[in-house]
Amino acid sequence: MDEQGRPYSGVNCPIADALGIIGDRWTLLILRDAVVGVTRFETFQYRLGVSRSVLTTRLKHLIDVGLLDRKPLRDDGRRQEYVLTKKGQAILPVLAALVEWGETWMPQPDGPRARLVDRRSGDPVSLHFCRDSDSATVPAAAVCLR
Amino acid sequence: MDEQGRPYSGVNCPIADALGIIGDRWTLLILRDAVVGVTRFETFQYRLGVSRSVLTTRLKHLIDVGLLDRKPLRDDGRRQEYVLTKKGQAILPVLAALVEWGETWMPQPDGPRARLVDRRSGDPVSLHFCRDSDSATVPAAAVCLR
DNA sequence: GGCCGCAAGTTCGAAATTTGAACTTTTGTT
DNA sequence: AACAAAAGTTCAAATTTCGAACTTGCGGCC
Repeated sequence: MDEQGRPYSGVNCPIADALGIIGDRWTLLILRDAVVGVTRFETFQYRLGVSRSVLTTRLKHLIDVGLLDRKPLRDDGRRQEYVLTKKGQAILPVLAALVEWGETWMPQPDGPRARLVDRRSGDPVSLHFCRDSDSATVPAAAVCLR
Repeated sequence: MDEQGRPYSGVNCPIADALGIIGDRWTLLILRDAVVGVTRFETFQYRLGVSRSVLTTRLKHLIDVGLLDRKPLRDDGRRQEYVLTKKGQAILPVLAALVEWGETWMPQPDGPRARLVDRRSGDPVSLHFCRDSDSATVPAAAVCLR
């Protein structure tokens, strides 16, 4: 009953903090669906195939930690609407990095299944490391994590 | 006994593929340690506090899927060395996105605990979405996932 | 060689988590 | 009122993780 059961005792780092919230088998997939516009319990459940009890727990946790808001729909009190908060939307780069890694290193024969585009123009975009001082692109191989 | 037990049946997307490999409670933390230079079993175990059996399973899986190589150390046959492959190194943007999200949305009072720097200059770097056509930076809010 | 110690990995019972499927509740529709 | 849909709960069975002790292989040392 300890909410998500993921204290990572003894690990003190922002990655561990983040994984404490989104580092279980389902949460990132829930967020992925939320990012592409899913808002309803039944839709998450159908698309992911996760058990209802786990989905309930995960959604509740995401609300508790401020990544989702839940609102009953005005015009139909039976339905709930789960929508991303700013904090939840900010997870997009994580999803983007996973998409790029997945497409690069586990490509499917049928071609890319997901892509990142500029909402306005529809132009494809991708993630890059940029030097803060002058915005120049830095190759990933030249970046190190401290 | 189905290796990692994470087929995400019915989900077909590169994020799910990626999470099938790195989407459990420990694997990304193992990779984080590997990225900062940890190479030995005992060091991973001590730093993470994960159980030895789980660590063994995860390392084996990471080798099977090509993110790590294992080599017995030349000069001491008792020791193994776990080193990232290209595919494993390519996980850096995922870690970087997690670091940025964690530092931004779950900051610690003591200030930042991790940062990304250009290995040469030591200048801080960060992740940005860039339009492929002209390399212009695109704000995350204007990026959508399809 | 024989003895000691370390790194890596295995084993196994107990505890925690996830699953699947049925069931309950609340609200809208006809 | 009868029926249906959406969200959520319950609970037993299956799976996973933990913890701690145990095994194995190799090197150092006398």
